[in-house]
Amino acid sequence: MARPRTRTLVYDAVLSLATEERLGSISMEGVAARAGVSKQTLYSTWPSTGAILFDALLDRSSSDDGKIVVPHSGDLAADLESLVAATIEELTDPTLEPLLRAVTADIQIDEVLAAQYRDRLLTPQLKAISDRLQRGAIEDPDAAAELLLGPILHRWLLRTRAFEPGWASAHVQRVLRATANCAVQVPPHTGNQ
Amino acid sequence: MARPRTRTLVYDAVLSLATEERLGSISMEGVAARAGVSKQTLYSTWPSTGAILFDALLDRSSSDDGKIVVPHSGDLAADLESLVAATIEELTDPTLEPLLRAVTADIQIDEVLAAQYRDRLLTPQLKAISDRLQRGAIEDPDAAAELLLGPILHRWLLRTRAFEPGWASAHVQRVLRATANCAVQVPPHTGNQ
Amino acid sequence: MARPRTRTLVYDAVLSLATEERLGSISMEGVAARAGVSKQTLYSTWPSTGAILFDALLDRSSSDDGKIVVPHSGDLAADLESLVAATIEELTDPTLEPLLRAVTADIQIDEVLAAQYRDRLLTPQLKAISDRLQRGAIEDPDAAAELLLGPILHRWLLRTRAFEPGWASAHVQRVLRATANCAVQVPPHTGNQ
Amino acid sequence: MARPRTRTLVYDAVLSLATEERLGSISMEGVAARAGVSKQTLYSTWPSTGAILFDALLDRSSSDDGKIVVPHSGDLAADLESLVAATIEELTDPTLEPLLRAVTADIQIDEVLAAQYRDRLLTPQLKAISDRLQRGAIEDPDAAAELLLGPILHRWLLRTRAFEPGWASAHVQRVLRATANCAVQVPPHTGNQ
DNA sequence: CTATAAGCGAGACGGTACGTCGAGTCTTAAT
DNA sequence: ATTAAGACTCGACGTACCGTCTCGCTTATAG
Repeated sequence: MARPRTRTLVYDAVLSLATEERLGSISMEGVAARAGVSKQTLYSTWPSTGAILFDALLDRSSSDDGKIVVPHSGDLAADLESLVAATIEELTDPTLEPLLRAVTADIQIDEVLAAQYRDRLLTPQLKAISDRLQRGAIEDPDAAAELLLGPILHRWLLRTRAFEPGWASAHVQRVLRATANCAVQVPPHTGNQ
Repeated sequence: MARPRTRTLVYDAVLSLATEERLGSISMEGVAARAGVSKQTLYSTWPSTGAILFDALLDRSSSDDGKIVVPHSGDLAADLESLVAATIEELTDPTLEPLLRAVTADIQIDEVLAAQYRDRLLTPQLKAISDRLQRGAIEDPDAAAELLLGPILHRWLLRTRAFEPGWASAHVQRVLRATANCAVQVPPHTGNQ
Repeated sequence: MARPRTRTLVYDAVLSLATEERLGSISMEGVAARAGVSKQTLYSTWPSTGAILFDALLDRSSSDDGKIVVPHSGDLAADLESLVAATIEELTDPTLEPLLRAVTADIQIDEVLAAQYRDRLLTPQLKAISDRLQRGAIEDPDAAAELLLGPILHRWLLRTRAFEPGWASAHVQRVLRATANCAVQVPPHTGNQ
Repeated sequence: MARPRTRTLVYDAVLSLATEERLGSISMEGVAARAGVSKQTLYSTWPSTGAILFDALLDRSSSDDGKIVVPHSGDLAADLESLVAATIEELTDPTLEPLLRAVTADIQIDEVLAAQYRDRLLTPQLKAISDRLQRGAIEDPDAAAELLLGPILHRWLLRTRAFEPGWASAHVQRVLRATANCAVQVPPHTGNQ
């Protein structure tokens, strides 16, 4: 509904606020003030701050630079490793982390937002990874994709542990071993190097 | 600080509200009213609704019935399967789910709460699983514990997919294959049935 | 800032409360509730109950009926007597007395309010009396005005004594004798009849 | 009820608070804290801060130094002038003024306190002045006493004007002229010098 | 050109909740 | 037996946002 010019102002406002402010404190009023836009204008397009954050995130990820693409060289393990690294990078990027956390918090509370988030960001992302795995002759690519992302998000969302250097590589090995034909694709497990 | 009698009233209040109300709408004022306790009493013990929820959760999980124990029969795979089943049960229990989601949302925003949650609930839980795995001759039990829980929470937190029947069993197989000595412990993977 | 409609609601509310309630118990919250107006609306226009009371008083006194005018017939003594009577009437009017006392109490505490009260109500009142006295050939009209009002407010504010019938007349005589050219204007004092 | 030791602590506390703090902010809690006494101890002796202030004032004025005595040399005008000067001194004493204002504010609201204040402080004071006047052959000494004090308190309570130097003397002249046998006691008024 | 309408800023408004302060009561423990 | 210490309920404080609303000011298309 809002004009492109207005949308840009709002996205910029909400992104800067998400970075500066304490995390729970993003408010419609604050966004309106920062964007130099009236509250009514906000409400005529978005029902909540969560919705604005989400749209801002979508806008960012549909622009060229904000995209995580699944690499496709010949080497499956190397591709997955670089994907994991890029994901971790994004999750811990000081600009993005607050945004992603805010949206994740909203998802717990707002089912509509959760559905949009799932359909427009998460499912495509899982699909892309799954496709890459299938082309790598992994037999159950969907499960493998979940095995790959699950532990990463477990650490990040529940804040149980930071990502140690070297972990990504070991993690990819484990995932491949879990779902590949054991004897052929990966050498038997000989301990955590 | 608060007297035991007061704590009980508050825990009951917050638990009942978490079940009845819309998720984001738990407020200090509401809890005080429901508990028949003054706001001042609440604030003198807890800084936020998140903290109350967390304590209520702890209180519940330290009572006999609320505990998830890692089973320890001889059969590792069976034990893990029943653990996974119990975890899923808990996460989707209509009484508990709103509570857990509310706390998870707060964790994204409140780092202090996140640290408490990690130290008093999550780390012990991971440790218990890890111990069971170690006794089952798994070589990297910590990583295996994460592989086990990660995908479960990925589905639950990001609401990507419901838990299909049969999934638990297949998931445990994959985790074991990922970290066990492949040839000996588990038969080679033969496809996603 | 507030719209005229809102102001009216607030003035009515505060006036009715001042009459009904115990005197110290007028609160912003109570006024808001009685006026059917939100607290924020009150605070956006008035900083305290004292300020509301004061504005309500001003509003009342600028309307036609609430005005004390200094009479100006030829007879100075008679004019002053009727002025004194009107003043006493006002101070002991069951509707006005609580209001005036509340404002006077606030004046002791709030210097800003005191300045407004002085400039917008008291000084004009003294000036009006002083003007009447000057036209009556009193040589020090300002001092005479103070001599006239001082004892009235001394009795009322410090609650030392009620106003006996007949006192007004004797009081006016004394004031005139104090400041008039003694021999000509007033007969020598011959005791308190 | 309270022990003398406690009373002293409380009086000191309330006097120091009345001087330091903003005027309306004296609270039972604050006094208790400052006096190092529990709230219960306060409540068992005084019903309000006003009552404490009042008792503290009484205590002070019954000690030797805090007393205003009406002087009694042969010269009535001189005696009254020095009395007026002493009164003004007291009312504007930076230590006393806040106390007196606080009590005066309370009097507007609390009738019980008003009665005590009247009977134990104001009436005796008026009586003492009236006595002095009577001995000076003033025919209506009560009225004269009110004429004397009224304008002083009018200025002070309503904050209409500061006390100019020279005013006390002129004021006393006017009061004497108002109530004395004009021809004998005072020269005719010849203008406001 | 104008008028008619839509988008918009500004901000008043009735609300709910915030987090804090103080009142006044009551219970517990120590002196 | 008096006191301190302080937990407790209650009510008000003053603030922040909520979501709705009305008011004018642009601006851009339709008469």
